[in-house]
Amino acid sequence: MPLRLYNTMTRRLEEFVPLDSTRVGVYACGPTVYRPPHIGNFRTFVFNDLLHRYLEWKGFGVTFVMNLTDVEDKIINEAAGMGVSIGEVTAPMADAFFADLRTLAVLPADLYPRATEHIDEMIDIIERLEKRGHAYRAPDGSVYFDISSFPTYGRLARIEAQSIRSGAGLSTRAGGIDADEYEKADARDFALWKGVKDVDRQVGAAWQTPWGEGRPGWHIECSAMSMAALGSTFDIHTGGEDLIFPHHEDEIAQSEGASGEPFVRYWLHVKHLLVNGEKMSKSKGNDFTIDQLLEKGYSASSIRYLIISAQYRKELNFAFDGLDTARTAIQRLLDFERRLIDMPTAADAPLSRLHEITEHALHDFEKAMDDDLNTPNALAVVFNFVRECNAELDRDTPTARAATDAARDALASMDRVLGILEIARVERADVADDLAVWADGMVAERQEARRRRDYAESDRIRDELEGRGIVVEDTPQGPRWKKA
RNA sequence: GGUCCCGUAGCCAAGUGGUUAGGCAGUGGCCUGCAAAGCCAUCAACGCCGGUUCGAAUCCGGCCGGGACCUCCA
Repeated sequence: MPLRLYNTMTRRLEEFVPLDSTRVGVYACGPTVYRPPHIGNFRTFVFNDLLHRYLEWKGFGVTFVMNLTDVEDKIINEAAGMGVSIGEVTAPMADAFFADLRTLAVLPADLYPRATEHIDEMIDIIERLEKRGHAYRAPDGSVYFDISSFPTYGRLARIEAQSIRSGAGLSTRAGGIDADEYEKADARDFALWKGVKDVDRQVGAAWQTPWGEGRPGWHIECSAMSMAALGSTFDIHTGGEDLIFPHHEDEIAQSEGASGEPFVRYWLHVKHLLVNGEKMSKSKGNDFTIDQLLEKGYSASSIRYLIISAQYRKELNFAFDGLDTARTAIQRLLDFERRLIDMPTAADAPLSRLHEITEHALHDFEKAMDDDLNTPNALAVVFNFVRECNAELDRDTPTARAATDAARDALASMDRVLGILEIARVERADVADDLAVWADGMVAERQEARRRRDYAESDRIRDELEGRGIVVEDTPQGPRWKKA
């Protein structure tokens, strides 16, 4: 079955046909490492991960690249304010970013290029742009891209170059280092390179170039790093919806202007999330970090579940009660998985309908994901699968081991894309040794009480266990306990 | 002003021309010593007004409401 993706360039669902199926190139716009990433960022990064995982699940070889922006206005401001170099600002933020990725079970990218490590490639692109008549130098040492030299400018964002509001926001900002307070021939042109200012030197954000000292424009880094890693034409480029314009529009102009070849084949953009029904913003204080959510007692699996519970191009309201319901839903999956493991089986039992149910589930799952990564539908497939299997297991005991194994494999296979259970399993197993030993003992005591038909005592023990977050379940295979 | 998206049951969220989406919550039942887990049943829906159609949540028009982007926020 073909994978279909919504391409921002054409505003249509398109069948994904890579240049080379053994090496699908994906470039994801990563974080600007100047403050801890928030939950909004992670909608985008989890989406990237879903794409990464699903491409591999489909059997493609994938080269996944995500950049780190480590030189940029806000970073320079921050460093200047603290009296340190930009590296001292970005290093801890990059560490925090990677830690959060691990928490959310985001697969590592193959490459995490950083802007400051690709200055040479940027210089090369700018020189080529100059040679090809797309760039010009300003008296202050800046280099600008000449939009009038690139007729298709505006194609991605669907804007006429002429209609871009000239001078919007220019020269009106307070503060001395705003990037666009430079001399351009046309207000709509954008900076490829910015002539050096004192503050740049102070924080170590100045590099020598053939046209003088300075620092990169915002967009050039992604052109340089993506083409360096994936070639001048590659398959997929992703980012948050805010990046469509100007960032990605400018990337196209720079990259194609320099290479003379088509840049990206499929542009994928993630819609911004809402937090508790409101636009996320620093001023509202709802730009939660992963750590803040964990401190509030929410689990990483719940966070990831909530993020994938809406399709990536649709509005997603990241609300706390959504995290609570996510937790309950995940418990259901974990309980099901455990049931499959504990289920008594017999080698000579007849093959039940489990096989059929399992095959259908995998087929439907792929169909859902093929439809532009429709994760809500994919989750519906998983839950239907769980219900149908449970119903089958309720009436069919024992079951053939091959059938329960196949069901387990299918669940694991779907989770190789969704990445929920792999986190949740660890969370549930995270019980202190002494608590586990105590729980085992109490459960045994309770069994003894039940044997004596001393139900007052057995119920008392169950309450005591619950008081410490342990839930007891009496199954046909005996009592079991789990972390609530 | 320009570009675009969305309004689905108590909440979240798929569907996008005709057949139960799914999760969470609720109700009744089975199971259980009682529970839990599970299963079965059940409740409840397509913002409003028109139009197209044999048939519309799904297409078209209008209205109301919400939201995004338009020079550095994923």
